Amino acid sequence: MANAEIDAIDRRILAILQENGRLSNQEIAERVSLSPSPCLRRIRRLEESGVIRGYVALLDAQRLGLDLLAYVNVRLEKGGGWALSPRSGEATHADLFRAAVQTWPEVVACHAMTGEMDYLLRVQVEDMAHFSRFMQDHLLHHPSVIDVKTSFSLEKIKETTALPIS
Amino acid sequence: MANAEIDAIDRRILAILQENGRLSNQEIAERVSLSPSPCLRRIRRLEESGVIRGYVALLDAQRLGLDLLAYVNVRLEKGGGWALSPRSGEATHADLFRAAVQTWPEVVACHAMTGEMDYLLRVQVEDMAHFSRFMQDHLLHHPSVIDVKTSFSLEKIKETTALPIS
DNA sequence: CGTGAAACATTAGCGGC
DNA sequence: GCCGCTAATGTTTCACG
Repeated sequence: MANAEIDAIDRRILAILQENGRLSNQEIAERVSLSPSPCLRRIRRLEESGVIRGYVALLDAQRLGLDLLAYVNVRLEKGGGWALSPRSGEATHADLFRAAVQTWPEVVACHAMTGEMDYLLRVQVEDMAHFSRFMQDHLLHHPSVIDVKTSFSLEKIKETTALPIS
Repeated sequence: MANAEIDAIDRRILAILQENGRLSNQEIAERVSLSPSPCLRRIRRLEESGVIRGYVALLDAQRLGLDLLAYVNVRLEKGGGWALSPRSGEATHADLFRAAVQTWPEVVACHAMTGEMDYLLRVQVEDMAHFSRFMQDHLLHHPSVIDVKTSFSLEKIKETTALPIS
């Protein structure tokens, strides 16, 4: 669990794995000029220390009928939301909103942001009808939400899960 | 290559793989109540049809020293950029900008967007000093860029590569 | 860090529903 | 067409030098 140092070979292993997470250990070992055993030990260490968060398959949203990607800026009420949940004296508007976000599957990402708006949501849905329903039924209906500003993605210019580790 | 239909079992396989891309075929087969052979055949078909775009390892940005995440809205000059590359009579400002984006490793995502601004960039860097350098040396220096508006991520509320396929 | 052997997973071919 | 069995191949993983 202790965060051991990450040397140049570790970096190369990470760079390979974040492009192709299914290469065999043998293949990776070869590319970084190591034999399979020490290579696997490094990978396991990186996994257990949390540098490697996990392995996933990336799917094609359009081929699954998810043709609409929206970025939604959200501004919240300031202060606590006590009027809404009188018994939980601790719950703020932010707490309520964050909990709600976790339950909405359309929201694939949400960040608290600097600037005029408080949150930036990435929303992935089938089409405009579904987006409209999501806004009406969930986002605009949420008692903590004051204001929203939406932009839609016209074209994906670049999109990678690989971090810049050179 | 022909887009065969995606049935309920395919969906379950996809849902499993986009959460954990390293489960063995045996394990997946068991979870969807199939024997390994047809399960593997389905997975291969999904890979070859492009529904599964690939497999990657997800890394922890903070543990790699990438502590700053910014979303940068960019507005471009309208019209062609002929003055800049007199020989390529076809290159517009948009073309030039998109090509440049591909060469900047800090930009992990870029979408053409509706609304006041033309592009939304997701920029991942070590710290504010690096961000400042990126802006000065690349983004603000680019001849097609008119205006930028940046917001910084204060906190990651939710972040998943898994698409909502229920 | 490297070697070797056991355990495990993937994969292709064939028969049956 | 799609499923499931079996057998061969390749890979991961561990103990040890």
